[in-house]
Amino acid sequence: MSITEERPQRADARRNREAIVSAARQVFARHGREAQMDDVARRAKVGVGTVYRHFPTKEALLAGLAEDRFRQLAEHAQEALAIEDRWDAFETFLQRWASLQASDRALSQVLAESPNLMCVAACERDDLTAAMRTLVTRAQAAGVLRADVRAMDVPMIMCGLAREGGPPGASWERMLAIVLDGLRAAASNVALPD
Amino acid sequence: MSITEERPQRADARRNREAIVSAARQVFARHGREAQMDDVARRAKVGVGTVYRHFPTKEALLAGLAEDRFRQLAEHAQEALAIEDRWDAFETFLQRWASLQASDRALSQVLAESPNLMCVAACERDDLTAAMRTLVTRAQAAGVLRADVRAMDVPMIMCGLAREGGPPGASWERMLAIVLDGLRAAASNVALPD
DNA sequence: GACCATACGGAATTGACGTTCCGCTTGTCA
DNA sequence: TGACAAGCGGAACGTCAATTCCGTATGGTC
Repeated sequence: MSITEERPQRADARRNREAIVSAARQVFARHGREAQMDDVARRAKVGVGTVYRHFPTKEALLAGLAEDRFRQLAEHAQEALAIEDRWDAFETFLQRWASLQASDRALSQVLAESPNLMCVAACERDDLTAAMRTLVTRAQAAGVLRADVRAMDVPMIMCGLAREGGPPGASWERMLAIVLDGLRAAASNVALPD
Repeated sequence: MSITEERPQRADARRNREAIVSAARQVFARHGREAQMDDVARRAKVGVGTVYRHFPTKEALLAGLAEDRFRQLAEHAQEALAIEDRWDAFETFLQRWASLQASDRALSQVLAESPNLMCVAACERDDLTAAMRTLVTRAQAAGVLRADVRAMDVPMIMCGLAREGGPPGASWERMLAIVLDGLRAAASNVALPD
């Protein structure tokens, strides 16, 4: 398995790869997965061939970026875990997640189009899953989060947020605030189906 | 402007048009906007050319179907207006809307990808807009709906629902239940931003 | 039943993109 | 500084799906 020897790359190659990743981040964040490989290449000031030398397919490039995002998510979850107040911890995590999505159209699209990709990703990053689970159960134990939400409801909820280009005045902040109120433990809560 | 004289169509043309619309409904509902014109033609037992005789572009065909859906939405809103209990009226409308979306992948996609198309559509159907507004203000007057939601939050909310192919056990019903609890007037509500 | 405008079918065209290929360039190392 | 592998650019290619075109078929009308 350790046959994947890291042969030293040429300096320009390393530089280009970085430029490509950075360009891809921008382009896909702005235009979503519709963005074209040529756009990425142009922004990176590189030929398309070079992009393909570093990432065998568009899918691979997107996957690389997605992986980054999930890593970030996992970090945010970790940080939230350190927050004393349990509701606050939970809320902060959702807030960060939402704002991450709001800033990256490709991410929202991926999540919106196939939320179960989220599941796959989550499985591969069990640090993320574990952290979410802890955030949820802790908040529930403290009686601040309704008892009938499940950790895996969280990704589902987030999929529905941060839709780009909504009607004027429609912001994910409002939507999130509503959802958070729905998640808070309250006497008026109606039991969730299923 | 009344130059749009309705010349009587040939019988087979009328029959075909109907077949095309019906086929399109099925195909787009199942496969979303990715579905191909050839699929529509095949299911309608008609050549592609015929599809294009009736609808100049794929976009036009989709728009026709969307219009239908919005008409249905408006009807549902009308019916909800007749419900005595004001919370019930509001909830019923959202429920129907969500289930409509759940049954039509193309509809969800359209709403998810460009919620502001929703706005345009809503403007053209001011019966829908008006009904939504009434449902909201009535429920607020009765003190059962939080006072800081706006009528136009409703479409935004619905855009986030009915995502197809979610993680196992993730249903729009759960999501809707959470949102509804968040919309209910309650002492624990945190004021919405904006 | 003959005529012809209307309508049809589906092969061909077009355009958009992802991906490949190959001759040229440039780091790296002796 | 010269050799050469690693890396590059971007034109060319292949595919896939929307759209067009045109020869043929058919409903309506006399």
